[in-house]
Amino acid sequence: MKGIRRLAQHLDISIGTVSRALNGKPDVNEETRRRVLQAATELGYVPNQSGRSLRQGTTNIIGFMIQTGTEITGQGDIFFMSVFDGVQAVFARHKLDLVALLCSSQEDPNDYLRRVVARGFADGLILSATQRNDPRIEFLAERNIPFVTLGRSLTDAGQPWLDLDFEGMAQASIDRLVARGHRRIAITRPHDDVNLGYIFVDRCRQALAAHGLPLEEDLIFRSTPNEAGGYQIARDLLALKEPPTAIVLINETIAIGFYQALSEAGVKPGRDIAVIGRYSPHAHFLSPPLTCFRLSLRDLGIALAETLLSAMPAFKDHYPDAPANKVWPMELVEGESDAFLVPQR
Amino acid sequence: MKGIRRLAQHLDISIGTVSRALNGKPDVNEETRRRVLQAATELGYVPNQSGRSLRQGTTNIIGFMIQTGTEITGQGDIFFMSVFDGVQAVFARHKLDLVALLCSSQEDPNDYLRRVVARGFADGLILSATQRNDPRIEFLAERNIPFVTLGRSLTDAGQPWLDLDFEGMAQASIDRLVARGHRRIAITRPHDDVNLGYIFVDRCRQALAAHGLPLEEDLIFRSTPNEAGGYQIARDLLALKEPPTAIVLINETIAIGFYQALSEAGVKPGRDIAVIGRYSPHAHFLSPPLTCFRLSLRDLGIALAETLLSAMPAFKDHYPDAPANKVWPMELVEGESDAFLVPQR
DNA sequence: TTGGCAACCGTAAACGTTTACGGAACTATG
DNA sequence: CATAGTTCCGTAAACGTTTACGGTTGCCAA
Repeated sequence: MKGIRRLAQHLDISIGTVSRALNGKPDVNEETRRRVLQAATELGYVPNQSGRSLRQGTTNIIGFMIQTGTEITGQGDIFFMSVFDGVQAVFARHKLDLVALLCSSQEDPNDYLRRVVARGFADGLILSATQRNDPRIEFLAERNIPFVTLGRSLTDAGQPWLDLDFEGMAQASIDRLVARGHRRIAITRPHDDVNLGYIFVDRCRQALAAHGLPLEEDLIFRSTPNEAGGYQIARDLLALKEPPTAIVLINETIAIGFYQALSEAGVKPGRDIAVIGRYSPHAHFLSPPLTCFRLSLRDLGIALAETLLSAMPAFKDHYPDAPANKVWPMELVEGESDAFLVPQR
Repeated sequence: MKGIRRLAQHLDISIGTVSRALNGKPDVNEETRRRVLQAATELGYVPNQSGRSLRQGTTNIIGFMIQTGTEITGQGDIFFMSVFDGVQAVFARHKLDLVALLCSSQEDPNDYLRRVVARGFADGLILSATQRNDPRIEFLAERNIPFVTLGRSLTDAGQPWLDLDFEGMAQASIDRLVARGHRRIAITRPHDDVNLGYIFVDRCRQALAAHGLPLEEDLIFRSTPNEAGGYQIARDLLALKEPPTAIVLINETIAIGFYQALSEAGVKPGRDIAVIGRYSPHAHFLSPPLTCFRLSLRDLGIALAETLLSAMPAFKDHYPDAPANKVWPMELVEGESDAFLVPQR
């Protein structure tokens, strides 16, 4: 005898009553409820996931889809770990469990998602690495699966999304650098077609134009979002006939490789070139400290969770004013890497 | 009409036959099997996870338990992403899905594990952040849940485990440094009681003793396994009356902070002090390049998967000679950070 | 006493699969 | 032709829950 039956037999009571007692339903004497709860913890009873979700069509699981094999995602060391922690802080209140759905680098993300969804694995989904055009969005929207994406997409099905404020970063960086006399400003973008690259580049171009400056094509550097990518950017940059006097790095970890290649060439950030990047735990431990844009990843996770829940009928009442879409602000942390002032002629 | 019934009705066939056809069972005409398979892909049918696993008591899911909120584990995203990718390469062959079971930093890992297991969530488990004494191991062993741990433990229930070769790293590092004339050698260990700290320290002590050298207590530095921890270590080390001439860093990311604190004090690795550490993607982009111990995380993941499967009755035949326990070797990557030779007196 | 109501509980159906079992149609063998 | 064997398929039970429904008990008022 297993499961709820065992518990019922042990208490000499029907399984229906046991279930009602455990799930906080009415129609059960408070005294028996107490006995059931106690026996449950004593015997270590936990409702079987399959049975429960088969019956009520809900799993109490939220999936956070990420792709393994880091060459692709390029997020910094602890990016997801921090976001997860924030998400869970919210989910814990509703007895929801967060699992990371790991899409292998060998499998197409769309196929993977179809499989997971069709199997009825999760009640809701959080998507990361949102593509500029992302079929996953249409797919989920069609089937009415609650989800939220981390990152905007051109694919618009009215879905909720959160994204980092790359426009704000672009605008502030350009304004700051121009104010310090820079005229030739380089920027970087991811090597693949992830949407943030387009957003960032476009806004940089606008911001420059507002100052009457062009965004020169050979000053837009594509790279893999890792240390090696940053190294390569610096090498390419230094090889130009007329190198830029400033650069804005869009990814977190590329700063390490970028610094190293500069250092090998005797070029010092903050003295010979201005560098602005993204915060990650090592940003302060570069020399000179990196001027960078930071955000609280944990808070971002909290917001993701709240936005998702507000899109789920069962929970929306708890989060009446969670925004369906939000551009998450980043804060400028002043380092010394952008101290370089261009001498005015 | 949904699920398998819909498919059966569409083909004018019984659900039993459909199920048999899909699952590759005998007793089904090859022609009808073909029709079923085709209709399944056409209608996008995927068996419901709950129904299936309720019936056959198996989920085809393997859980990789990790703790979120990295202050504790110190392993970054890239670490797990790479390991995951290796694990999945193996699992894909058996139609097993890997999900990451995310234990919030707010919840006790043992409680979390009990919940997950009791719910019948996964067919097998991979545990990381193994503790020196780890109740999770007893728990899983008692219930006969197949699992493997990444990291040894004093808790021995005959469970399979894989671990990095910290003994080999300790031995090789000490021998190498002693051969270069070092007599005062510092080492680091994690701030918490994770088992690898004990293993590493013990072997360093042995290796030093073999050379007739003591391991001085004030040369063992505890730190959080991140950049800030490495920074603090360097500060403390430089503040000693008689600083060591060499150090072995046990964690990956602490090298960045360590380098920075040295640099601020005008001390250069490889010239003024010998440094040996662990490989991570930035190791080559430090200056000078870090001499470090490296391993293939993807291969480690593959081995983890194979060892786990060899502990599962349903799959053990495929992996007759997967080792139940293995100390995974690390390879020394020569940088320049340990080039410092102690002048002989 | 009778009726009604409230409080509590048991029964059984349902969720979507898999699979043991038996039966029908054919084929081969004697 | 009778029998046995093979191939294929349908039926129904089972997995562990939740929950609609109805039934029993006790109490109170009429």
